[in-house]
Amino acid sequence: MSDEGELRIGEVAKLAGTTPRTIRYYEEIGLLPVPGTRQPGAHRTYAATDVDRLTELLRLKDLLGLTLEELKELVEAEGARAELRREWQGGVDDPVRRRQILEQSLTYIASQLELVRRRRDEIKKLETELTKRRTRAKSLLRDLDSEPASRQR
Amino acid sequence: MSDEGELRIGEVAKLAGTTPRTIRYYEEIGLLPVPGTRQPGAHRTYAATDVDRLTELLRLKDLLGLTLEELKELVEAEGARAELRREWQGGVDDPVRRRQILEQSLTYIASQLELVRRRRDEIKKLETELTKRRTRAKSLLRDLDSEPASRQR
DNA sequence: TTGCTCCTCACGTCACGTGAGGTGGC
DNA sequence: TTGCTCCTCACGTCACGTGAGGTGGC
Repeated sequence: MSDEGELRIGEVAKLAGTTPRTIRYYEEIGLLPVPGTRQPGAHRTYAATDVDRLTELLRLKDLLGLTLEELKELVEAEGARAELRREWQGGVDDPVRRRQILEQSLTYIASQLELVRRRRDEIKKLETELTKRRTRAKSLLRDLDSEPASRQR
Repeated sequence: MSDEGELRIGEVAKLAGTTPRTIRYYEEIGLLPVPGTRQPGAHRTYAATDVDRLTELLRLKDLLGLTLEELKELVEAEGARAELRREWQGGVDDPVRRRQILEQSLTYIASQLELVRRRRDEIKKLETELTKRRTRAKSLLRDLDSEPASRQR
């Protein structure tokens, strides 16, 4: 479903920081759309937007620790959105329709934001704990410096 | 290597938020120590400290997205540290030794902190992008409200 | 024509999940 | 004794990795 077939699978993979095998696998399980119509055995071709999409998917999966099944659900909620965007960019006159599209977007963004913030909080908690441990260790080291021969427990 | 055998594998798993199978697997690949000496076929027994350790491992793996091999490396660097801690709590008189222990700890903590902060930055970047998108969508919605019949592109 | 990347099976691997059949402690 | 959890194989699964053998475009 690429707009223009400019890129090959290896280039897409490199740009998105993954491998051709992963792209084929994602296509196989329906996470990525089948690129255009092609003869069996012929090369897959992609557009720049496909790279963006894949990059985004990998990022969400990696940072949020989602399974491909969860990622698929998230993306299906967005599937509508992607189509709406195209519609949007085609120029939508009806304000009711415009409002629908925007509200869909907001819902999608909100669900992602919730996942991201949950992760952010967990990470921050871990960071805080580590810095505390570091502070403690450093303080003990300073004690050793200032009272080189004494002991305290 | 548990101090006291108070807990069984199922209890440990539940407390750490995982499954017995995972604990056995971690033991199998050498990520967790073999708990005490036991007859083949006998139950594994664990202490409360084992729960803490496992919880910590799962947290690092999950939040940082480490493979078990990477986790093992991180932990081996800490393996020394765990032993040092016991030594420490046993009461170390030699200030040179105390310094060694503390510096080991600091190195270990520093390496973890670096990983955590890298993740934190990626998450924050993602969060920022999402909030920006949300702001844009909200602003477009407001435009629809204030100018219900007009169009701007 | 020579490389290079691509293609499709298909088996391998990592990190477990999930029964199958049996034993052990409140 | 009855449940419950435990045990050890061992095969299944998810998300790819990795050749094996062959075809296609600069």
